[in-house]
Amino acid sequence: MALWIYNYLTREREQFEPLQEGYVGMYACGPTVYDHAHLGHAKTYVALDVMVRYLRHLEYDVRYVQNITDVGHLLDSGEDRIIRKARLERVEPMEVAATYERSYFEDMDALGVQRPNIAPRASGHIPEQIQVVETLLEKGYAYETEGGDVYFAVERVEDYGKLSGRDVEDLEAGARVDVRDEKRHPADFALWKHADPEHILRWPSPWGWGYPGWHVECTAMATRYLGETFDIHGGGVDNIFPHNECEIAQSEAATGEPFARYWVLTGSLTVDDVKMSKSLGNFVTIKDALETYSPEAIRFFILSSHYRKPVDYSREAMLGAERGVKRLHNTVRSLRQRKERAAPSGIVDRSEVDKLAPYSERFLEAMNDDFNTPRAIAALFDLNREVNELLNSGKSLGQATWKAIDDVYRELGGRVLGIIPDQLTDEVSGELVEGLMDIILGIRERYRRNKEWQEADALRDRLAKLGIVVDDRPEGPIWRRESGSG
RNA sequence: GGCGGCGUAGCCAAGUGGCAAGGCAGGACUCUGCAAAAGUCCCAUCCGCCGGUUCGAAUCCGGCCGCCGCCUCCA
Repeated sequence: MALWIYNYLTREREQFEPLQEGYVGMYACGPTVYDHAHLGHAKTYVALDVMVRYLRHLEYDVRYVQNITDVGHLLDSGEDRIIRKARLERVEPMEVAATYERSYFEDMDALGVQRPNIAPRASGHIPEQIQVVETLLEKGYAYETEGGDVYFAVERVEDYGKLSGRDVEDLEAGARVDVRDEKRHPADFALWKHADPEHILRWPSPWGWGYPGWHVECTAMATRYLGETFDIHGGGVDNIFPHNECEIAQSEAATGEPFARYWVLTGSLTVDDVKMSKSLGNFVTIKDALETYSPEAIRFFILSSHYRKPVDYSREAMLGAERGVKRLHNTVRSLRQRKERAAPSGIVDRSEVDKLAPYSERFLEAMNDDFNTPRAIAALFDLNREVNELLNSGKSLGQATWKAIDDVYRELGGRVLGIIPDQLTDEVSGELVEGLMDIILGIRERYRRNKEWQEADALRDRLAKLGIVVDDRPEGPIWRRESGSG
């Protein structure tokens, strides 16, 4: 089974073959850290996270690089986003960047998004960026203006627009042209911007004091950590133009080599069918979402649609996700409890475990088909039904057999999709709670044996008020903590 | 205006030539003191609309309608 990836560069599904056997270099455009991340960011980074996780499942050694933009990302007004925020909050620009970078990683950690191997900051790679600009000037792909700005000359590149399917001539017609600047072509983009002394975020360069343009950082950092040509470049589609296009143009012009080989772009998150974005104000921060929904539900919601498609955020959809993921968790919880209570046998009952193999295969087939997580999740649910039947069948299997089944969940639902934690929340209650619950349920069992239903039910109701749900199973009562709104 | 994409049940969502996956919600039943969990069954003769190609189309072609993204703020 081979992995196939839809490559935006060729607009075709292609069999994935890394540059170097067994090794994958992957880059993703990270956030500009001037505010808290919202669910739109979550969609992109959860989707990319699952790709990385799956590549690792396939035993590729993945180096995942995701930049942190802390300088150079300009507003329409020409003002740097970070600096603007710093001015509004009366703090150092780097304080803004540090604050929101921390916030970003807190959110990603909470969502189970694995950290990139390297998360380089733009401000920490100014010399590398200057080097790229110098190379481009030397090779004649860029020009310096009298004001001390350096621009990339789009017309010098034959295939400019190849990723987004854009034509330089069309751009001229529709471009929002800034009349004041000294660009030779409206689509030319800044590599280096001059900055006056009152500009608080600036560095010396061969062209005087200034700061790098937004796009250069990705070229500088991607090539530095992954090489001139690397395997996969990911990001949100909304950055396909101009950002990704500019990255390709300047990178390939500077190195003379192809840049990223496979481009994977994620569809946007929408609210009422309109893209969630800072500028529209229709965003929900990840922190806010986590107040209401579990991290697994948020991941489930994102992964239940294919990464290239847009996803519409709604309370209804989120509740559906919450319930769906809970269904998987319920089975896993029962499975693990059964494992704990089973006879410690080291022999795996192959006939039982082999029955589940087709579901794993379907899961992997789906993932191999351009990371088709919705289909993978469907396979997981079919597996779930099979496992529930087994749990209900009353068959007494040895510990090793239950463990083998649990391992399937841990690998596919846990390690690959990140929607099944290694420890469910109520599995980490600690000895004290475990002990107290044993006592309480023991008392309740005595009431039940004596058919004192009112007493038994009252106890169950009081526990429910504390968020503890008790299920009376034929093999004895089990309990779980119910959190969130699901 | 240019480029790209989408429209599948009440909701979410796979499927891209052979008689519509999966989840949520809903209904019936089984188990059960009750509840919960779980299981079984039911829940789109139909895939925006209209034509065409084909033995056969949600899937291909043409037209139409509606919606969205990008076109230098955006993951």
